[in-house]
Amino acid sequence: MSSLTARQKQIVEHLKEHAAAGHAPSLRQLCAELGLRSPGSLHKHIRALTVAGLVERAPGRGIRLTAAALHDPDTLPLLGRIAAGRPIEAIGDQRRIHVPPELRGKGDCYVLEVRGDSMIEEGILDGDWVVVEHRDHARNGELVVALIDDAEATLKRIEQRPGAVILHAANPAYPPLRYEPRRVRVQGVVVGQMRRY
Amino acid sequence: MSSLTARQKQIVEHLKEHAAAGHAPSLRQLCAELGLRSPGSLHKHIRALTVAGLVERAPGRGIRLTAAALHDPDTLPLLGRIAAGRPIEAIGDQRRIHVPPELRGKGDCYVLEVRGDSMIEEGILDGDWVVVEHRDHARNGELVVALIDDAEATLKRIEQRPGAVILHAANPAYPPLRYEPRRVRVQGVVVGQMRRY
DNA sequence: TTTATTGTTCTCCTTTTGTTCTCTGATTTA
DNA sequence: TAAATCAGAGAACAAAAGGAGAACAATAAA
Repeated sequence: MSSLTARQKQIVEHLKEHAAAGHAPSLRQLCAELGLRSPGSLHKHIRALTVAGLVERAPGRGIRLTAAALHDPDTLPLLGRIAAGRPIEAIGDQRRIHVPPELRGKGDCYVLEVRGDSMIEEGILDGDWVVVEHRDHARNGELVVALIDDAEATLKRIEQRPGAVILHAANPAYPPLRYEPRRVRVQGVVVGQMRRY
Repeated sequence: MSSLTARQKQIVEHLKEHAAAGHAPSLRQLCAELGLRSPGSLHKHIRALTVAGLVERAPGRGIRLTAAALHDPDTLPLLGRIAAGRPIEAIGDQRRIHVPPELRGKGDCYVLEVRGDSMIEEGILDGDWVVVEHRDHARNGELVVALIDDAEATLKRIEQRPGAVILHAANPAYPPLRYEPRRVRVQGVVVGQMRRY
């Protein structure tokens, strides 16, 4: 999106209005609305936007933006990958994932991809997506994305006591981990989870 | 629904009004209402909508939309609850659940709510939703909804051999269950899973 | 039976749409 | 200054969509 020309950005913005109304204009219709006189000129821009993944085409079906370009309100950004004991690994291309409203929290949410089997006791497997509500504090018993010593990320149930934060694994066979409160920073609370087979 | 012509969308919208009133208009009646003069022209559109699965025809019974066309295409029906060792319990009111396209199969899909902790080894917990693609056969290794002796439902990985069907639990500590093929009926294949916290 | 209605198929036509091409000018970059 | 990039005009063409009208078989109604 950042490496678009001014004209291309303008076209994307204009197409958003059409998308909001549920329309998919034709080349010549767009030409008229943008003040162009040649469909050939516009076609070059549309082709550029298509290879950039912002526009979807189907022959005879007009021009429509992809979910990625729309910032489709049904989607959330896939921010990165989380593996226990490591920092959250950011993802470059910023894919967006469809998340049903049933799995969304009230506030600002994003999606993390889980790496490794360390959360298996929580029923969260390698490759799963977790939907995280961005928060800096949690209620006891919630499943949180926690950052320990600003270095290790983990997905655990939290118990906050005066003078200590305890992170529980789901499996009672594993002992809970006890930290000083200032070492643990809550990044968000897991409000949903999805898996593809 | 997204790759329809403008005309086709208009026709679907118009048919929704008829559906609400319980009518199923004939071709010529629709022609008049849409301002067309030839039933042949309209027939082309209706045929396109039929192959798209939005329109049902029965000879002499007029034109009516399918259930798929009347529902929100982003949702799937919540058919019932599944608990290991019991028949699938149907749900009366037929709620529909938003299911992201990433979690959907190609064919006909529905959602089941999982009851109990019997699938916990698969990372499927009590209360989870599984997205199931309706199929009557599966490939080895797939996670299937299987009906045993037409009575017990279960969610297991399937292995089909000549003369035997083996259902594996994820936990190797539990022995796989071996059945005669005719006792096991595949109802569908799990293609996705969702959880709310 | 006759009559009307309905669904279907066919050919012909017009309009719309997407695409490619060349040419021109402006702006930026090396 | 020369080259590259962006933007646009205009012409031309192929494909697709949309529609008209005629014709015909099957069915339902009179």
